[in-house]
Parts: sequence; structure tokens; C-alpha cells
Amino acid sequence: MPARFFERVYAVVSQIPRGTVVTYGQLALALGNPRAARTVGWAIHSAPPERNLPCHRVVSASGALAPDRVFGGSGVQRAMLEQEGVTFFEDGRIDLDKHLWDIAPRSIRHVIP
DNA sequence: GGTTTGACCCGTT
DNA sequence: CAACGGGCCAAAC
Repeated sequence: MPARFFERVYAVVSQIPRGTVVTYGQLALALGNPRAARTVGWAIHSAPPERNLPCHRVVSASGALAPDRVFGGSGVQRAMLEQEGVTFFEDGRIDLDKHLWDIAPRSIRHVIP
């Protein structure tokens, strides 16, 4: 029985290194469903807090962060990322060229379909 | 079972 | 450049 989709999302998210970020679409692609970016977003949104996943390291394809309400305040997610060394453009978007994580198939092979 | 819901993505306007 | 619309998929109801 293959792990449920959400579980596979969590498995990959848990391996995102400090100081790097991943996009929803990138995650979906890595899991074999290039068009499931939306579902990935929902999965992360409903991730159980006790798993301590670095969900602040998941961003949109344009480098934009999640709405403020998600992390309970304006600038919260950005502060966490900056603490890890992630840099931003003046318009508030992440510098993806610098910090986007290259998902190595080796590091997620256990969740690849 | 069908319907609804999302922290999306991309092309088009 | 910003806004809009359609497509997409998995879980919850």
C-alpha cells in the first residue's frame, strides 16, 4: 500500500535543508503529479504541528510567501526564513535563484511512486 | 457516490 | 506590470 499523498508531501518537506526553500509545484513534480501543486498547498496547510515540519520553507513559484494569517502575523514567515539566511528582494519576494532547493531524487526516493 | 475546498500555476488580457 | 480565468488533484463532508 503506497503512503497517502499527504504523508509523502510531509516526507519531502521534512528534508528541506536550512536556508533553502521549495515551491509547491516543485514538490508536486517530485511526487510524480506535476499538476497537483494545489493539493500540495492544502496538504501543508493541514499539516499536524507536532510533526515540526519546516513548512515555512515552502513558497509559491513566484517567490511569494503565504498570507500573513497562516503564520499568525505579518512578517512571521519572513523572519523565520531570514534567520536561516534566506534573502529577499525589495518587493518582499524570495530570491529563488539563490535559495531554491534542488530536490535530489536520492533524498526522496522512498516517496517517489 | 457527488460536491466542496484549497498556503497553486500558467497563459491570456 | 496587475488582474483574471480555467485547469488540476487529493481529502473532507
